Amino acid sequence: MCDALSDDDLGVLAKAAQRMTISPGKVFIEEGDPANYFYNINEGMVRVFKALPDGRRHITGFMGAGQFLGLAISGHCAFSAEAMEEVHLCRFSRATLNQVFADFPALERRLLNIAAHELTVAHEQMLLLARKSAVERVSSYLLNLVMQLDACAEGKLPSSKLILKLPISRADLADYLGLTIETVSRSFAQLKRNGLIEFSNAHAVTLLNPQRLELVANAKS
Amino acid sequence: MCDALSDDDLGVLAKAAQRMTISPGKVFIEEGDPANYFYNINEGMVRVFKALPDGRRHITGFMGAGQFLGLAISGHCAFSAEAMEEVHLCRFSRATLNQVFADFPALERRLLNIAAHELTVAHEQMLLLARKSAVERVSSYLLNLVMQLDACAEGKLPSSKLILKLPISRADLADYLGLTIETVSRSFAQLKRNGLIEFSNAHAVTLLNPQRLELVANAKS
DNA sequence: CGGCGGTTTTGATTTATATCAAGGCTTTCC
DNA sequence: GGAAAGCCTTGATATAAATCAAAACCGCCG
Repeated sequence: MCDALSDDDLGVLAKAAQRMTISPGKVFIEEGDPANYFYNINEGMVRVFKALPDGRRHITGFMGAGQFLGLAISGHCAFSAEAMEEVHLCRFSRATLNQVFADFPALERRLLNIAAHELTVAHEQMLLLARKSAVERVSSYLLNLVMQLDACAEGKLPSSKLILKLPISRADLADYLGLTIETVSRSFAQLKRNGLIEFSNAHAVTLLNPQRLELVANAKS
Repeated sequence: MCDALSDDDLGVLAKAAQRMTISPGKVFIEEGDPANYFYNINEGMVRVFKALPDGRRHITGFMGAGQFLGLAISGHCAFSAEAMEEVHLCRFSRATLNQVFADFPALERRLLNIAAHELTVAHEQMLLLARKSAVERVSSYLLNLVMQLDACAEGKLPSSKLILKLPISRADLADYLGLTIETVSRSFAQLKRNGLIEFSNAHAVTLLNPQRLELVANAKS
C-alpha cells in the first residue's frame, strides 16, 4: 500500500499499524461484525467470501501480499475473510485510518484508484457468473491467472504455450466461479479433450494455445 | 454529488461541467472506448451493462438522479451505459476532474465512500448470481427495492403489506438477475402461488408479507 | 371500438449443471 | 512401505432453468 508514500511518511504510518499473524484456516473477518479495522496484507493468501445461512457460499476473491482489506464503509463488514495459510498483516483501526488520511492525502487518492479497479473486476466477474457457461468460466479463470502472473502488458497474451501453477483447490475454484467441484473438473476435462490444455498434475496445467483459449473464455467464436 | 461541497464550491464546480441531454435508448458510454469523461446524472434512469460478443449481456446496475458514472480508472470504459428515458447529466473531462479533486479534497473522500459502497453492493450481487435460485433472486430484488424506496433505516422491513412499482421490464430484470424473461415470470408466479405477493398489473406488485419474503430471499428457512 | 405490436404469461421439451455415488491418485505419517 | 485421509476425476441420474412455441394481455393508434 505504501507505494504512494515517501519513506518518511512510511515510518509515521508504520507506527499507526499493529502487526499481526493469522494462523491458517482462521476466519479473521466475519461478515456482519462491526467494521472497526482496515488491513494491509504483508504475506500469505486470504480467501474473501460471503455465505448464505444454509451453507452455500461464494468466494468473491483471493488477496495476497500488498493488498487491502476492509474498505467497507458502512458500520459492518460486508464479507468474511479467512487465512489460507499463515498470514502476516498490518491492522489499522478506523480512527487512526482517518487520521492517516488527513496526514497523507496521496493515500486516499490511491485507495480510490484501487477501489475503482476492484469495481471493474467485480463487474467482469458478475458478467461471468450471470452469463458464462462452465467451460467459459474456467477458461476465463485460467486467462486471468496468465494476465496476473505474467503481468502481460495491456492484455497481450503469449502466443506460445505456457505452464501455469493453479494456486487453489478445486473446491475454492468452484466457490469462486459459482459452480460445483465436479463441474469444474469436467470443464477442465473438456478443455483437455479439445486440445487447449494439458495437466502434469492436478495443480500444474499447460495452456497449449492461450489465444484460442481466450476465444473460448470470451465467446469470440 | 454535490452534498460534499459548500455552495461556493458548487459554483466553481458547475463551470467545469458540461450539461448534456441524452435521448432515450442512446448508448452514451461504450465498453472499451477511451475513458475520457466522468458523469453525474441529474435526471432520468440509466442502464449499466456488459455484453459478450455473441449478444449475451448482463446489466450490472441501474443509476438515477444524483449518481455517478465513469469511475473507471484504467484508460478504457469497463462497461456500457444506455439511457432508459431522456437523461440529463453533467459531464467532466478527466483532466478537469483531477483539477477539481485538487481544489476540493472533500469530493475525493466522498467518491471513495461511494466506491466502497458500490463494491459491497457488487459483492452481494455476486453471491446472488453465483449461488441463489431463481425465486431467491427475484425475492432479493423485490426486497432491495423496498430498502431503497422506503429508505428503511438499517434494513428494518415493514411488517405489513406494501405496494411496489416495478420500474423495469421483465427483460431488464432477467438481464440484471442472470436469468431469462420466462424464468423471471415463473418465479413471480411461484411467489404468488405461495401467497407472498399479488399483482394488480405486471408492474405493480403487493408484498403481502415482506418479512417472510426476506426469509426466502436469504435462504433463512 | 377494434386491430396491431409489443410485453408478459403459460406450456412442452431440452439441456446444462447439480447431485449422488464410486473409484483413482497423492500425500502423509506411522 | 503401506494404510489412511484428502483431493480429484469419472459415471449415472435428477433437476432447475433455458429454449422453443403459443396464447393472453395491454396500451396505442387508426
